[in-house]
Amino acid sequence: MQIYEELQARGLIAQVTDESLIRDLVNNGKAVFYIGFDCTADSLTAGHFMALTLMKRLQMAGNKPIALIGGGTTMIGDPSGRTDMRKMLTREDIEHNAECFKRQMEKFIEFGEGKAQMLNNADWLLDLNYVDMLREVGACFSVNNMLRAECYKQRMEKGLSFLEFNYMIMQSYDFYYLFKNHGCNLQFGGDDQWSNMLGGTELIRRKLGKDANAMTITLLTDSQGKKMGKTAGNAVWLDPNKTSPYEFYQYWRNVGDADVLKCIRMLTFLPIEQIQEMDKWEGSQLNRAKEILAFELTKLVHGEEEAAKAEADAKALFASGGAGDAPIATIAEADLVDGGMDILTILVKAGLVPSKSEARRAVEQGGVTVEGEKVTDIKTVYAGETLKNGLLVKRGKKSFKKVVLG
RNA sequence: GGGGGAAUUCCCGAGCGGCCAAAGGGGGCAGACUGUAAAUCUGUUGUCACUGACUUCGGUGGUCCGAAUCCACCUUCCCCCA
Repeated sequence: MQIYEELQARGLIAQVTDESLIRDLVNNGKAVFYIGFDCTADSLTAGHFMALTLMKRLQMAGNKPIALIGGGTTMIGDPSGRTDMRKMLTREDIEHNAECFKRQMEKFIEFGEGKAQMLNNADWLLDLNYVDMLREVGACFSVNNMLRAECYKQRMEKGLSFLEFNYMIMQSYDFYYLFKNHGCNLQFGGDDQWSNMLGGTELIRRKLGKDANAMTITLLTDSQGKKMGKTAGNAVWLDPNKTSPYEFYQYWRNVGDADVLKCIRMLTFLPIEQIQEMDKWEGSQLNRAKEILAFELTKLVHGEEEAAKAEADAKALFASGGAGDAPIATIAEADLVDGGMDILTILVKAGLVPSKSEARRAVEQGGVTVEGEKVTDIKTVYAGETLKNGLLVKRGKKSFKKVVLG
């Protein structure tokens, strides 16, 4: 099976400009393709991860990837798929984020001579002259068409600033620039980028009279159509300091039955044949599939060692009720009152709850366990002596910490 | 430039002088049931010294015994006309 067919089999391909042409380019290692990453935060997310795996898959098939960091486009902010305007970031923030992105990507994709390239569109976008730009590029765009573009539709009701309206032009210019200067003939991106990407192929056609192509990746959504890679509105980060390997593992360990196989297919590098075999699993057997998914992804992002650790911890906690290497929370001796500490304070200090009010509720609702014993009284106090040896504090089924005096 | 409307707690959205920490829904959290799933049911969802106190309803000032609610100015957004 060749790469294009594999991508299809994995359900990764959403839309393409010219199927047979792209198939030919990609299968024969002739594609020089780019994927853009706007640096809106200081870490990549699970959402970006799929784009990175795609890059890797294509690279393994002999194609040349260009990872484009959006130091310039982030100054504008992509309105696609958003109902409100993004927070404007300062130039310093963007540069910092770009630096973080760069470091994370390097762990995952090989850059260098003859390998993948990393570019930053700040290098050509930030110095553009407004009037020149309008004459050279602006003339090629029809406002009528732009307004019809899917990416602006939602915003036509809620309001779209002129700043954001220009995003499509910036992204199109990127493609044009890369086509001209780096021989980039293909652009990949999330399906929500489709209209922005078409803007680029159109600009290249108008300016250079040549054809460039675009292909979008299916967005990873759950069975209810919601974007995956988020918990309670927060992204699942690739940076271990923002989302610990354990939490990362747990996120995938907890996906719904209906979504496991889809995730395995789209995100892991397991052979298709093996995945097809797993496709027959049902019921509680899917739990095994979830373990595989969680392990594979944690391994890809954080390394085999961390993945094994996250798995062992999870097994220890859920299977036997004890905890292997529970994350440790240290409590300062100085915070003790009369040589002890009450359960509410412990919960807050351990970071298991954000406030004492929530700690109180958690205990009152029977959601707090210390060393396997349910805590029923919010006034329960633990002596400094007991804390010295460490106490396993659980809040709900899934969050727990080893609290140690130190 | 002219006219009209809007800003409420994580989100949507009620409230239009005291009975408002603010209805309802979504989401979150916890409990039951399970397979660390889904569905369902229950509780909970500003903070703290928790049967009480304190801080919240775009911002700043004001009226009033008392303001999310009234007034003035400011900010942002939407709609209509140009």
